[in-house]
Amino acid sequence: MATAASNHYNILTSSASIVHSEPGNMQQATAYRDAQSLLQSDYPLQSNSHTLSHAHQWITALSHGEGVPWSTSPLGAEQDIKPAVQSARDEMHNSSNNLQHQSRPPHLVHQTHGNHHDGRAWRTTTAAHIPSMATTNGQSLIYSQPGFGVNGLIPGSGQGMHHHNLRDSHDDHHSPHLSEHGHPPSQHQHQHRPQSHHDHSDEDTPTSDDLEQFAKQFKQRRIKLGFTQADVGLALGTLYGNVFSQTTICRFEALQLSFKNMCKLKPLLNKWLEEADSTSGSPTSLDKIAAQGRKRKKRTSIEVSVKGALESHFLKSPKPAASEILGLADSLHLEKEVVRVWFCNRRQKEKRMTPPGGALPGSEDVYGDTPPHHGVQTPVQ
DNA sequence: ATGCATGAGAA
DNA sequence: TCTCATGCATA
Repeated sequence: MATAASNHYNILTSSASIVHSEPGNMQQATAYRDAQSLLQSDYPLQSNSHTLSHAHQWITALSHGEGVPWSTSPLGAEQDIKPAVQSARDEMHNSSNNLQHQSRPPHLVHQTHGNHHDGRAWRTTTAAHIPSMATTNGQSLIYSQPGFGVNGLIPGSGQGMHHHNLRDSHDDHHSPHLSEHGHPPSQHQHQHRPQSHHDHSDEDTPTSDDLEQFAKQFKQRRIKLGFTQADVGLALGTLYGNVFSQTTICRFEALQLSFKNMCKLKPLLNKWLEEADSTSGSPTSLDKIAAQGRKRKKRTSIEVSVKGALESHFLKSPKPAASEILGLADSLHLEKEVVRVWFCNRRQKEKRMTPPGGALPGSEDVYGDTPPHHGVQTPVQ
């Protein structure tokens, strides 16, 4: 397996003899969304009948979301180097943007050990409703603001001219325009999961269906408008100060983020959408943020066979103890850190809205939390 | 589109 | 140390 330079990362990533031999994973991934219900991804999962409507924990996760650190979010410019100077900006975010209706549920169901059942099946087969706002633009009630420099909106190209960067200066915020409905700011007492709410798309806590639907629609509009996922990410930065990568936008569209995260991003993207199609045609700019300046460890490529081994262990113990990790790392000839991270990522994956495979009924709460998640969902694209 | 990684915050 | 949000790098 050849990892990159071992211990000390910071060195130039150069020399790594990565032998990665990943088969066609690329498609495999895509596949699992479609076929997830059929086959459990590639690993030897215990056969089981996927429990489809099970408890999910997104909400769970959502619950403890009081201290959501978005404020701490990296400002676009410095992805790895987080300065500690975001205070001013943070506040502004919080006050003006994010928190608009992001009050979260007070109760917490805790995701970590304890209860996780919030019996909510995310995504109850939503056949196909891309209702209301669909492609029509009846949705955009744009509150066109004159002085609202829409910066990051320029399809494709991007870089044009930049002018005011209103990351910090956005004077006002706008009135609540939240999509289609008026929206009562907060009406959440402690609803565990916004299940069958009504069809409000956003506001407090959208349902999984809402999110799915929004994501779908979002993607559609985005494409129609000629923006790439990366464009959107940058635009969010110019518009609201929070830059996101192509990765994040992609994951949002594919519902591969945690429920909580989806909820957090939705309002931003929604707003972008409105701006985007309201100002479609106007010039904009992109301040390309030249990130970088950090040495990142070269990505370790884990061989398939090794992955299989890891997966097996994961099924047995999703949360291996340090010693266990060490042993594993040792036997697999990987760095301990790599193994540790692998498990972390694996667990995270388990928590996404669109899980890779079916959950295993039997091994659900192995770790005390982690509910199964399943979600059969419509293929994204 | 996704795998491995980083880092802040919470345990 | 784990979780969680996020992204570089890569397939």
